[in-house]
Amino acid sequence: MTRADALFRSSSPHALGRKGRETRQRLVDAAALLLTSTSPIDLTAMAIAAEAGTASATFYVYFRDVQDILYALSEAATEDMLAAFSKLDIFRSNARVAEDSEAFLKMLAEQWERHNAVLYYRMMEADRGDPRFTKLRGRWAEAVLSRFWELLKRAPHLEPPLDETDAYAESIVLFASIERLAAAVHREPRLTISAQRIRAAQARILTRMIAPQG
DNA sequence: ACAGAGTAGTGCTTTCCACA
DNA sequence: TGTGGAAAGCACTACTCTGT
Repeated sequence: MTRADALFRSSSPHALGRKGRETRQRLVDAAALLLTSTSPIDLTAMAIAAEAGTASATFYVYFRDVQDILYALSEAATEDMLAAFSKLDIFRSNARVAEDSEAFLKMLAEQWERHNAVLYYRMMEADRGDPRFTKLRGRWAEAVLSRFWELLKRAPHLEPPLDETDAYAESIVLFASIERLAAAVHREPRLTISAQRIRAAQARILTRMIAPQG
């Protein structure tokens, strides 16, 4: 198995046979399990392979390196988030922003609970400028930003309305603060306010910014 | 006492290749 | 086609030595 083959396989699991798909999935599951107790930075191919009950050589048949398997996990987490967001079908109307914000922030908290280490790693690698992780984060951001943007362009309390660019800029500000806080709430043990109270505050601020009631 | 260079040991990554 | 043993290569760490 050449390095090029491994590269192809890591990004195209469907090209594998049944046994290969099973082994690849075992490695992904093993990595996900190890991430519940190990930092992504300390994760090793040897540990993943051992947890999956296979040799480290086999690991490199399916993944280029540890970052590659972390990317696969990040990709799956992003798909999960996009599906959850799409299922909610929120931020379509300025009249429902308060309810939608609560639903959105609850969903976001659940996603961070489920994919904590992977999402944090995705954020870190995207911040570092890795194009694959940047693109992944961008897909998620774009899905949410586009909804905020549409609502801000026709925010009922803004007269004159924001132009397209300013509406998009404000969408970015809102999204970035929500995303960063979602990460921080899960990793900052010194916070004296409960995650629920912070979420409620975020929902109020979103509502105030996009479509204040009354 | 301290800083920097050199070295050995250790663990991990990566590849090759034989085998099922 | 898929797996894993073996080994080379690499990176990191701890330790020792040397000069200031």
